[in-house]
Amino acid sequence: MPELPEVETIRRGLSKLIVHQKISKTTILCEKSFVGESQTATVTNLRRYGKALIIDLDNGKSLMIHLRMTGQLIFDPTNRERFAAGHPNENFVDTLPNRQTRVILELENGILYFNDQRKFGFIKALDTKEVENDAFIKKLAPEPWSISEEDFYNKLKKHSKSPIKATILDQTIICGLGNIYADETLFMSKIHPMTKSGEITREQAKTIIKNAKEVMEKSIESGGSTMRDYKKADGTRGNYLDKFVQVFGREGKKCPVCGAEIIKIRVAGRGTHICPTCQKEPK
DNA sequence: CTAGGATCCTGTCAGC
DNA sequence: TGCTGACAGGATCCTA
Repeated sequence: MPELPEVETIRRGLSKLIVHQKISKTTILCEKSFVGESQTATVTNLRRYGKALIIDLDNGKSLMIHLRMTGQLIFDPTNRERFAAGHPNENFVDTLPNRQTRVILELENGILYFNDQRKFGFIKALDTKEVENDAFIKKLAPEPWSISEEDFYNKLKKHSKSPIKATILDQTIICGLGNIYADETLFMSKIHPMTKSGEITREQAKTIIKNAKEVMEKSIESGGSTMRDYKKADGTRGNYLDKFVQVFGREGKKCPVCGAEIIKIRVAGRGTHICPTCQKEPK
């Protein structure tokens, strides 16, 4: 799914479109995709905690949205170009609703579709004052921009037997990274993903934080994964990852740093992309 | 307590 | 063509 940069891209894009707009009707096409009571109220603000998006309403309620692996938010304004972001696939440009549409929110100025192929994502209605007490939100660690090097290093020591990739994917240790940015961060840091977290030095911990910020900032600046990148002007399909990715999904291609062949391995149950020359295997 | 694997679900792709 | 298993930008649950 969308990782932190994609959710931030959605937050920025949707903010311009739906703040001050009233949700007049909610259609739930898949029960498990919507938790709690549907709301009829006006959007006041959009916030983000790691990969979770919060839509605050003027009736004391909020909609918490987690896209997980395949979630997307697609806003079809009346008389304007569509804004689509999240997991990039044909739904961005498809006629909606379609069979992957799970929830439809009708606003004054357009329709917001929540599409989710695998149904792992959800929209959850809760009291605005309870957002920060939500079990998931509450245990999130700080994002790379605010985490302290000391805090991060100590957590690595606590999970010393786990491979570093598994550790940085854990949102209660450092928040925001997913499979793509974890691979990119470790590549930039020249650290093999199988390295035991306990073997990571203070200097390396600092480097990981710095590179996580750098790659995610670059992604946010490039506009994340939206319809604009997905559908090129000539009608062909683009890949927004090309704008900043160095190893993810590039197995068989050359490492941009040393020219060696990038390989794909399996770490912590996830497909993992490395340069075997730049990222030395731990002993 | 941590670590690792299975699990939720739909769809696509490689291999036979 | 049809079948099978592997895998997928996430997080939780279960077991050892």
